[in-house]
Amino acid sequence: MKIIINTTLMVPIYEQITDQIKTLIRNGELKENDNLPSVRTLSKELKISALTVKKAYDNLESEGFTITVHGKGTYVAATNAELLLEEQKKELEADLEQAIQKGRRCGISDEDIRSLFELILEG
Amino acid sequence: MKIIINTTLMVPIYEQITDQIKTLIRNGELKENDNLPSVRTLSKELKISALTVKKAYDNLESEGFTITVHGKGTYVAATNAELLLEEQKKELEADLEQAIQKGRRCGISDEDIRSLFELILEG
Amino acid sequence: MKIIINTTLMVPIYEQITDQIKTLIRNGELKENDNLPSVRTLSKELKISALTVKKAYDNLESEGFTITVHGKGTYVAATNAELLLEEQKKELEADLEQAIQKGRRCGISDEDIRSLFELILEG
Amino acid sequence: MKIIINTTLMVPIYEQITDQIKTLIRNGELKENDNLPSVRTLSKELKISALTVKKAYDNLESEGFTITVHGKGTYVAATNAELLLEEQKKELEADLEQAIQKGRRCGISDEDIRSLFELILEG
DNA sequence: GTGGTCTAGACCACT
DNA sequence: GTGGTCTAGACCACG
Repeated sequence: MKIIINTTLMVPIYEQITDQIKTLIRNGELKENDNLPSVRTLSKELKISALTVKKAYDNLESEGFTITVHGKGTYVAATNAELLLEEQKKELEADLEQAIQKGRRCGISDEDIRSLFELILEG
Repeated sequence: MKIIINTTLMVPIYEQITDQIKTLIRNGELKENDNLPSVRTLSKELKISALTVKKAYDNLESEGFTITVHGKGTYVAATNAELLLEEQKKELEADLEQAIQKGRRCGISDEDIRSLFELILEG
Repeated sequence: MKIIINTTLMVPIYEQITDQIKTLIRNGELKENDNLPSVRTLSKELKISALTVKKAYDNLESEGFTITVHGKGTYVAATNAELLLEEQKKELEADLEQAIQKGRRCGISDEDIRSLFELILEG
Repeated sequence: MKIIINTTLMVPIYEQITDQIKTLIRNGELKENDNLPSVRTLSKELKISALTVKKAYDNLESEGFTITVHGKGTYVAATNAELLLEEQKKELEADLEQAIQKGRRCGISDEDIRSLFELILEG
């Protein structure tokens, strides 16, 4: 399982982990009942604290994406790819909305915002 | 001077202040050597902590938009509206790019990202 | 605010905290918009790690009982005492069910279980 | 010997084993000097780790219910069924008391606690 | 081996 | 001052 951590981002490490695991699940690279790497294993692999990985796993479980069995490990729960996609889209929507509102607060015209957006998307 | 604070946003208050003052400067509503309201005045007006206003003013000064004279007040520095607009656009560009990249990391298609964007912009 | 920690119990400290705060909220001893003690303050008062208090507060927020404002503090959210009572009853139900099932596994008759229960309740 | 494991319960597997063996002893289905199945045999039969069975047997021995002879096996010790029943009742009593106290701490009335209890027992 | 809890302290962002 | 994140390491319970 490939997780990439970018410590320069202002995104918490545990969130980067949950985001990427959610995507792995949605893409079918992690399937129901698959065993996630143990907290310790992943923490060593990523060279981060075990607690940080645990927090990521805790969040995944509380959102229903995984099931943790004490003494055994963490497993991918039954999933609904559709539902997951919708959730991720909502996150994206929130991010985009925040950026747009900020641009407007700065007095940038919607037309300019759209131009920038298209520039980046096509770029 | 009209500043609007929205505490429900996930944008820090001090950033909302600097953004709006930058825009006032760019629009010419605040001109070179204009006197910004004092930290205490603005903090009372906005019903927020004076430290928050001070942080906003500090940032404005460190970015060269204002000049603070000890014991007198804070004044608008000589500015180049064109340059300022460009800078604000760059910030927006960074925000949009980050959102787009996150969406792509989640496996959302460019077409879907664009749809969401248009939905929000038109909405 | 009075929180009592019992480290001899096998109940996690953070759960003892969340349980007691929920009850304070339900009993009206903590009302909407009341400010909970800061993470550090409570941790010093209870002589436990700040992280443990934070975990308790995090859980309270994720269950909707409190609202946390960065840099300001943690506040009691609008509550529904009815709903909260129902939830606590469900917890009690789970505990009782577990005890009963264990008794049955040990071959103790329902009549004996009921006798014991009444003895304790009346006692 | 029939042991039933329920992994969905929140009761540790080793405790389910010890509980049931204690009951078998109390009911006379296991008598003094009877040979318990070997750790490996039982672990295969129940499809669980041998370490888990060993932990159950260790607990039984430390509580005086069995005697383990190195290289030979585990045998039922001399027992007093009456005494055993009393002990199991005491455990149940402790569990029920803890549940009741928790309910009371949450401000649930004794009447409500009793209703819940009866509901589960009859259920 | 696994996860669950807790500690003591660090650094950062926000008010 | 506040909360937010992360670390390095400890001890416990479960398998």
